[in-house]
Amino acid sequence: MSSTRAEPGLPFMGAMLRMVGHAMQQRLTTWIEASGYKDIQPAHSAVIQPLWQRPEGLRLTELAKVSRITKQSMSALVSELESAGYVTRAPDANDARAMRIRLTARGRRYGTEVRAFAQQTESEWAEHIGAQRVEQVREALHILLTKVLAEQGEQ
Amino acid sequence: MSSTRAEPGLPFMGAMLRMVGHAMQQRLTTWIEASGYKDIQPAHSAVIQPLWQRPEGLRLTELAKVSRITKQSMSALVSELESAGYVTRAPDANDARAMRIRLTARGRRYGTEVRAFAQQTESEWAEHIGAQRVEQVREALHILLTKVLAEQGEQ
DNA sequence: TCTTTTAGTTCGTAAGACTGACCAATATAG
DNA sequence: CTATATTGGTCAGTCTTACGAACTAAAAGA
Repeated sequence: MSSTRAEPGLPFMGAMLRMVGHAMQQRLTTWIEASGYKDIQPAHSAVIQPLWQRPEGLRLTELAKVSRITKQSMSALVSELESAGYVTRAPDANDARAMRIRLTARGRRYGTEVRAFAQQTESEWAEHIGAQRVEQVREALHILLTKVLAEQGEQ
Repeated sequence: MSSTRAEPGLPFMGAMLRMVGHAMQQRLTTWIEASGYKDIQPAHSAVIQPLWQRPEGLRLTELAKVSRITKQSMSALVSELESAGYVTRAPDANDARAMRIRLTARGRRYGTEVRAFAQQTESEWAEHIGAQRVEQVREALHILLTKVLAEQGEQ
């Protein structure tokens, strides 16, 4: 029966997840600056990515839910991207309270580039840990997000 | 040849890493409050964990390096924990510039509890994604941190 | 119709981390 | 053995990302 706890000295997953996430964010910051997107920040991915190939757009609350942040935070991110011309905020035809957020041409262009960067990063990782292991991690994270950590934040 | 890019719609690993890390942090915050550690915050793990079972202590710079934050940030964390009585800062006998950071009895007590919490969390995850996959993820993250993301932040 | 829920906004605040500038002690090169 | 470079830490200021409370307006339900 091997325990779930690894050899002593190996940090817990929680700690490693945070560190890798943090490192990734720095990497993204560097790339964004190098690419000349002066008005974009890593956090804006929480808006850009879910809108990818969704011409009909998403509501603010939907965006907040999939990106797992509060609607207040999402509202701020969207406002920034709106001023900078990456997304539009238009009233929803079916619900006068709601707003539909959509990518502009500029937003799609940025999306294309940042996704290429993300994909390239994953390929690099695959060189080190193997494509198979990348896939395992991806699946594991996805299950954790949808099944295990789903209830968290639901009210 | 299966591509490293998963089915369209599955978020990139970077995004998922950040979300899982974020969810973990919230979970930890909740636990810390429930456990009555009023003067502790999730970020303090970056100090407590590396000091675990190191009676000789570590230097501030070493701590900063293993936790991958700047020495300034680490200095602030240590100061907070010092005031609250979880660690001590003592001049290093071999180097008059350096400080050795050590856990106090209180720090060790907290360490024991938070590690138990972390371990329990991993066990929960193992129930959902399987102990084997937990191990795979742990290994993958460790390799990423030591091999792939190591150069980042060096200097 | 009255009440509750849902969608979003505004305002204020906190956590966590970074950069730049600096001092003091130790190594290293001539 | 001095002059210089490097290393260990601190101080001060700032930025990014996020949260909560309180509120308005529209929609749904009883």
